[in-house]
Amino acid sequence: MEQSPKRKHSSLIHELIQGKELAKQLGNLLVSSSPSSHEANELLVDKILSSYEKALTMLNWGSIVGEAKTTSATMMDSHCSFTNGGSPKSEVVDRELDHKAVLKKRKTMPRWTEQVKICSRTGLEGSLDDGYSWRKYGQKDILGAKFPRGYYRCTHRNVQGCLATKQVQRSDEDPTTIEVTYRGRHTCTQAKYLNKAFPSNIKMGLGENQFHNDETNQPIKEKIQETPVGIFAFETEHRVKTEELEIKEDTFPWFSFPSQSNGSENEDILPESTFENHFTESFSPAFISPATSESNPFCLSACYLNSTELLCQQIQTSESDITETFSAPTSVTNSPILDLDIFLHKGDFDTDFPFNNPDFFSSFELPCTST
DNA sequence: ACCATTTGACCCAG
DNA sequence: CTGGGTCAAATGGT
Repeated sequence: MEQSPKRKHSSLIHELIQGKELAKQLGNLLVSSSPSSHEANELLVDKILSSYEKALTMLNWGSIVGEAKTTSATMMDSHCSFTNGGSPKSEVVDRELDHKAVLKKRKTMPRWTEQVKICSRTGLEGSLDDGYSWRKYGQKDILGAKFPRGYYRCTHRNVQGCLATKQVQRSDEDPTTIEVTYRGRHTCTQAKYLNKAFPSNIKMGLGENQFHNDETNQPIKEKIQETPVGIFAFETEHRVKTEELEIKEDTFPWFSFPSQSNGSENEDILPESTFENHFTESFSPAFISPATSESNPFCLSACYLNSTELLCQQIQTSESDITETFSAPTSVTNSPILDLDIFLHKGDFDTDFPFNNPDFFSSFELPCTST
């Protein structure tokens, strides 16, 4: 299938870099044409560039996700601990051992945090959906925190031994921001088939007290399983910041989240070999575990789309309108996501990667074009 | 009936 | 001992 992965990778990188350059040019243009909003323009440019930087980074990150093949010792071990058999008598002992092993594994699991901006004005918020099915297993009041912390684990944990978990907590300083801390990567099948499910599960009019329940993705679970194809999800929220917390070197030595301003680092962390090994897996129709990147592919789209969104925001200063546009269930079929889906499944990034095509973004039904 | 969420209890590392 | 994280029975929704 992958006829020339290396070439595709290079091409993709080329496109990303080109897009980045275009963003720079756009920035220059905006600055020169509207001096009155100089700062705003600069901010816009910064955001766009940041998104591109992230996209590049995520691609690299996601490139490792072909975990089923490459195996992360940590995750595989933990997975096996769930599936191995044993005599009835030793079962209890095994379970205890497994339990301890799991706890130990969890401590060494990669952990990272995403700060997600939600839309508060309209009561809409991003689904915070990262494309996975999560099941809430606990909630705790955290000392010194205004809001409780929600604990979620992968829905398929019992069946497939997927140990991925996440914690969701609303920010004290900015209630419109929540911090999602992921732990471990998905080893379940959804990690292979799912990219980022479309926010069909976006909740409407969520109340404060419901807040911590919003992260469950149950509504999309069936869709994910029914459609083992890449459907890029669109993030209605802004993942304004991604922060690596504890990445064990022995687990993900290459795993890195450069700061948004340090673009130079990206080139260094985009080893061709990494793409060679994993990139095509991530973008093949057999799609992938966004797990770690928990989102590589999806993050790519999110970054690009967010760039567009940011642009529109800058123009319209209306974040909520955009959110509505992309979160309305009825708009799903007309959403850009499908476009992404289509191009993704063409399978040839050399020719179909559309981000350098001006029509690509203009084809989106962004509110900035309809107002 | 099944499944997800809630919530108090429990475990354990610091 | 304390607080974060997890478990599991109870509860609720479909």
